[in-house]
Amino acid sequence: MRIDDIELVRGLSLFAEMEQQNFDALMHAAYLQQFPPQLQLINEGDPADFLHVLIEGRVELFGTAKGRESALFVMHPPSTFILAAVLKDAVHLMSARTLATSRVLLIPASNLRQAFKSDAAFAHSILLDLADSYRGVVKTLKGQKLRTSLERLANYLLLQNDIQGAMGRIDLAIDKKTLASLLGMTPENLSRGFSTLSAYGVSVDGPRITLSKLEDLHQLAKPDSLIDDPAN
Amino acid sequence: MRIDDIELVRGLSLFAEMEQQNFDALMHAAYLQQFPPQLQLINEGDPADFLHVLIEGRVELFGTAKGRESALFVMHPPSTFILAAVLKDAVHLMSARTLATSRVLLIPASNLRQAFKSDAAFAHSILLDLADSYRGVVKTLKGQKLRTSLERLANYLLLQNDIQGAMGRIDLAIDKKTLASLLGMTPENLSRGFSTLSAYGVSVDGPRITLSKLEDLHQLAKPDSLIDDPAN
DNA sequence: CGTTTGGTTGATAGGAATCAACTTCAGTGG
DNA sequence: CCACTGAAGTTGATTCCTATCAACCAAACG
Repeated sequence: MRIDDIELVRGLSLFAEMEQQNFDALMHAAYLQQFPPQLQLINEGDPADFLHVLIEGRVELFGTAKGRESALFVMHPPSTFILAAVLKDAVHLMSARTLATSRVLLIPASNLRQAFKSDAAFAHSILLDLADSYRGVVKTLKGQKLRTSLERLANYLLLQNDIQGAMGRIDLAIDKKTLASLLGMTPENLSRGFSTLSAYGVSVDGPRITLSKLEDLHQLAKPDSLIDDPAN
Repeated sequence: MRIDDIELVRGLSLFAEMEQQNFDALMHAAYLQQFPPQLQLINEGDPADFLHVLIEGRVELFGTAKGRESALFVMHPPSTFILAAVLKDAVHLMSARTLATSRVLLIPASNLRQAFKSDAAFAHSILLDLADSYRGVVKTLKGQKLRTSLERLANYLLLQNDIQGAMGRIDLAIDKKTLASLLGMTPENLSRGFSTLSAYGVSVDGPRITLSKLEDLHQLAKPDSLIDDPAN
């Protein structure tokens, strides 16, 4: 494992407060692996053996049932995922696949649980991380139950705009099929959503999107800080 | 606070492992209050000042946006809610109201955070409780994105049947309007859902429901342990 | 009683999925 | 170099699911 990767991990809020010796032990037990795109890392229903830390790339968490599939979250580095399953020593509720070439740090569940027991600061960080995750799902659920798909799309664009520097220009980090699934719609519907939004200054050129009437788009989307604000 | 209430709280997995002295301190700082039905306990956006422990009654957690409202969870005693917001010292993402006369134990957030810092076993319990909550939301989200409303209804009935003794007879603990909202549908649609399910042996008499063709209902619902099984 | 509240039923409209065809474009291989 | 191929995305037509609007019913309650 490279020095700067270790520093990256160390910089994650989850690990930042940990005692050095515990951190070292954890890193010693961990594996850093690189995966090609579209590789399934996790199959829902399988036991959670490793905490995953996404160092580089992009990972989709998705759920399946009755032959259907839906994207639930898209993880961007650096971040951890499937923390809850590992802590509970339970099976995965979500599957995961890479969307791009990705480097993932795999920390054995037993080591994680041990570190968590012996390091109060680490336990505290885990708790905050999990609380953030929890609130993230709640926000997603609210968006899903309280908004139409067009509103979800509009809010997604506005949020991306903020994240990407509020220049009125954004690049979709994920392909449209995945975006559609993430927003709870079909690819066809997403496409129609974009054309509906052209009246609100949204123009699409492949993965490049420009927002020329932010006021109008705001008006339509009516962003809600309790759904869209990542700081909450 | 009555002795048996204290014992009830002590019996919650969240508090069971706590050191006695810390538990006593926490209980000493807490308030037990009784609320009438339909009283709003929490307004989303407000700061989370108290951890709520539902001792008796029924509480609905719901979200609002753009004038719409949707039930997200219905809490049954004994259970805690809004743990994440309290831990993070953040604002509430969900509102809460009583559905019935309810007794709720209110534990000041600062005391909770302090107890959590000084009691490792308690921290561990909190973590597991939060992990459970997290997985609960994920399951709800999966149900919402992967199922039709009729499937959600069918699975809800099957789950209630299991919980209530698998006698093929269940009592709705919440009124149909709230149930509709919880399942992500309108009251009208819920009513139609029930009549559609009559072909699957579901008959409704007010809050009393009988399931006479469990096989058929199963066939339709196709329960998924990664969505419906509370043990996961 | 009349009135309210919760629930049902019917008619209609709207949102979203599905099915199908077509375009574009990148990658492949002759 | 250029025809193939396949993936991604778009567009159109249609169906299906769900919400909305409206009327109605019945039990509950003052």
